Amino acid sequence: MATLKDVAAECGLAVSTVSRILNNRGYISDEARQKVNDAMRRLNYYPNELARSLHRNNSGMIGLIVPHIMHPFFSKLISCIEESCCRRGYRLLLFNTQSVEDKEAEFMQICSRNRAAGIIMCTGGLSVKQFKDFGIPVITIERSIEYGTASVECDNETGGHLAGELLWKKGCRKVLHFGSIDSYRMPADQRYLGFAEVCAARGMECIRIPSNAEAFQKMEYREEIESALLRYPDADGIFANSDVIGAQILQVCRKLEISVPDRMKVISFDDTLPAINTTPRLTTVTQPISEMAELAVRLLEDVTQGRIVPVKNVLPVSLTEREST
Amino acid sequence: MATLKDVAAECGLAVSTVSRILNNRGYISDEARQKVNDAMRRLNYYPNELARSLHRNNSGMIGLIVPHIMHPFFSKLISCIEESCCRRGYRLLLFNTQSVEDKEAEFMQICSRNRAAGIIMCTGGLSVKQFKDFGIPVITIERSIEYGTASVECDNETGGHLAGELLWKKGCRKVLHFGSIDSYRMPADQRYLGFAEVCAARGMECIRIPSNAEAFQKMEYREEIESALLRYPDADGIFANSDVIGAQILQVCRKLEISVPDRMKVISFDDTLPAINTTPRLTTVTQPISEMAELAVRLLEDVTQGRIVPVKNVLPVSLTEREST
DNA sequence: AAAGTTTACTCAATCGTTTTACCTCATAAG
DNA sequence: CTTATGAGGTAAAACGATTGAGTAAACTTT
Repeated sequence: MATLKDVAAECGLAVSTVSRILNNRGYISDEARQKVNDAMRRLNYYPNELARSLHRNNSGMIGLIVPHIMHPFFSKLISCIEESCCRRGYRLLLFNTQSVEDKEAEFMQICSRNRAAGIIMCTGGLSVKQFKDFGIPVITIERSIEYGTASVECDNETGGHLAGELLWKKGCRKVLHFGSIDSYRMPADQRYLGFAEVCAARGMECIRIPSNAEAFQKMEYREEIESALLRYPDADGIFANSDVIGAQILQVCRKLEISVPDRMKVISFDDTLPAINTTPRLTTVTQPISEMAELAVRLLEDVTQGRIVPVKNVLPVSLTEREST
Repeated sequence: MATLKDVAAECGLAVSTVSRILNNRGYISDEARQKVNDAMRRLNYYPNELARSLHRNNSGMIGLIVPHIMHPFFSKLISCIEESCCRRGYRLLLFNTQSVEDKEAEFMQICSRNRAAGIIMCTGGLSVKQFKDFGIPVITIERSIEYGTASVECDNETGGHLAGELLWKKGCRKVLHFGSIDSYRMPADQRYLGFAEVCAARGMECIRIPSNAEAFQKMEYREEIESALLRYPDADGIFANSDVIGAQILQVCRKLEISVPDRMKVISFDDTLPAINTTPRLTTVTQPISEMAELAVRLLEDVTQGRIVPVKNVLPVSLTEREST
């Protein structure tokens, strides 16, 4: 592949001149510019980004670390982040921890060694205490802040409120909550807290059915749903922490011949693909995923440029009513 | 951040010696090794991968170009490829064309400029004719070969056969096919061809309902499904090109009060999340996505190491019967 | 004891850019 | 006629690694 040196030789100028033309800085005569552009075209020259990155000590890549790729919430988040990166001229480096905590630090290392412009962490583990050590800004999404540069999350608590109020309004008196994971502490825990608050205020009986991390990783909640539904046959409403869980609740209800929404109201969280490809379609708390993604990337850009950014960023949620309530 | 030079200064050796220790090549005394390791620890040294990559003219990254990220087939494929990359020591650079053909070439450019170790293309466009020009091996997945280094696909035609045979065996006599996209030519087209073959052989009436690219991008097929179902009220079987379409077929059938599988048998393709989170769960042609991913990455590795690889790789599909047939 | 071999390092070039400092002309000002 | 001033350009030092060639000492051989 042609290098700057080749181009310089081809048109009888110095490498530095060619570089200057490439980057449009300093004084350049039209004649030189023309000659260089011609030569570049002729030699099919494209700059080596590795060399550039090395020089500026920044690869212009953003490392995205998620615990899951196939999960609809994360696949949507990844998609949105890719889009924001692309629009702002960053490249996306994707890592999946599969909830294995050790990988978290390992991937951050890789990003650091490759001089990533920033890291977006969506991982729930608590393992990495030394964010700052990597010398790279770290934005967390839906993860407790701790030592990151800034965090982005949705208003989980209000999401819980909205769900609780809707179930109450629809006449529920005994409700179940699915999908909190006890082994991690994360912003999503607030969903249950907000929900439970409303239940307490309204006098609605509320039962929390926690999931384990394995269920999340396998996206397989049916057994726990079924046993809960059998244990609480008089429950008349459910709030689930994700659409995946919501969809599986619908399946179990069909199986147990519990009609939704007549005998059981279901609200899920996220508003991703599964929420609209089921029958009935799921009422859900909509996370502004696209905005969260855009904000995360923008924060990274702002931090890089030395601007001061809010350390905690909470975006509003909304209720999207469909047919399951 | 500490550099090799710092380490060398810290322990009174030459940079090249330190480098040699880092890479375990040449003669090194235990004493020197010890000193260097201590110094590295003390200075918290980690090698700058940009510098390494520049030197070896290879960043060890694999560029993955897909037309969609949220689509369950692609999110699973991405997940599997990420895993294979990670296991083999590559990093994954993810790009989404959103089916915009121009982006294909642009992303390949970016990979090339960053000296990616290889590119995996899952894009359906026909725009990039100059694969070879980039000087990087290109593996295509489920895309017509043309000028790539090698291709990986599943046995789409047999998939079509299996679907046709099953519908026939289950007593269908008039079947619909959904989801082929006329504006692209791709291996997936063989699914319909295989299906139609069986239909012709068995004397089953077969109607092809093509989709447009926009439906794929938005994952929104309900309207076309509904109008087809209304137009062919006597159809008794459906073969769909993806689980997403399959799931939406179930929705439309519920809406039109066509019971599945009693009055209508449905088979989809892929075997991804939507196939098991619906009621009834979808009978589907299972693509060996994980194996396809692993193979693609391995091919890239083999090509890099100068080995000769098969230019076309077709992996077997299988039928997974669930409740929709 | 001379010659050869092995061990342990160092020097300097290289990868392909960017950037700083410096040089050489014109032209305009004094 | 000098002297600023600025346009247009060059040479060389970064950036942080790797690596082939070279060197000097310590061992073997014969």
